[in-house]
Amino acid sequence: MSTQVERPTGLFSGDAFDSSCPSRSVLDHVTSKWAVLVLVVLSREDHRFSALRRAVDGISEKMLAQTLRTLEGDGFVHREVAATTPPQVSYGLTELGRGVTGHLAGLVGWIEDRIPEVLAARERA
Amino acid sequence: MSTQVERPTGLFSGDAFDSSCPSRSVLDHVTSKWAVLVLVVLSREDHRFSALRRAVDGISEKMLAQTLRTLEGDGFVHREVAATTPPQVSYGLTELGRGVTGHLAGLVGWIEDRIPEVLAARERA
DNA sequence: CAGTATCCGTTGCGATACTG
DNA sequence: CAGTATCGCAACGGATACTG
Repeated sequence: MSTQVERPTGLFSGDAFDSSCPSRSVLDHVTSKWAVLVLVVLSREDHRFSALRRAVDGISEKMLAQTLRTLEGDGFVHREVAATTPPQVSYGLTELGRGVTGHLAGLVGWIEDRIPEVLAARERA
Repeated sequence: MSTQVERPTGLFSGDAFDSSCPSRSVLDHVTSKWAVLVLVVLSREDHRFSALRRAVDGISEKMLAQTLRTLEGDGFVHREVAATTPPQVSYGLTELGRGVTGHLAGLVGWIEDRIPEVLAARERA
């Protein structure tokens, strides 16, 4: 029992958050470059593929498709196909998806608020 | 004025969050593979370089150094050198860093809680 | 201890083209 | 519209070696 904890409580080394833990992969999926933006956009309302592509500035079709499949695989995004011609596919958040996205939206909002301070820090650096 | 909003309120396309906006780069830095983990570890207590390396399972020296420099550049992490021999360098969060990390920790905690549900979704997929 | 530098395989990701 | 397939470069990131 050292007073200085060299070995943390157990989340990041040798326990729940070590590199082999599934939490890591979920975290990676959810915080990936595009997933954050896609999730936050979807939290506002369901979107069709093309609308999503336009809403997330700069994303390619390939990355959008890939991101959506990953998110769907983890149960965050729900895909719904309407049997019309031409077929309309719409994406939305699942209950689980709304959960993560709540945290993500908080993060994104915070960053927007504090951008000036970060920019100021960059000046100094 | 369409009832279906094709053009979102303005955060993700043509406004604050478009691809050229600095918010994007801050978001990318903060949500990068290792930054999330480093920040959450630092939120518990200050760490020396080696302790940090041990606490974040799987990180290489290179990526730890690189992550710390980026985070320091954005004003989230504070580096302190003690003039001893051998020199001891310790890293901690700045006020700004504690702000983002609050959101990050919430996200990480949520994921840990809900891992079973995500795993179940993966089974089905 | 606290890093930096170099090498180099792996992956991310955009561009382009094609399908139902 | 809603994707999939293939290519190819650039960045990511690990291993190793070297420095103050």
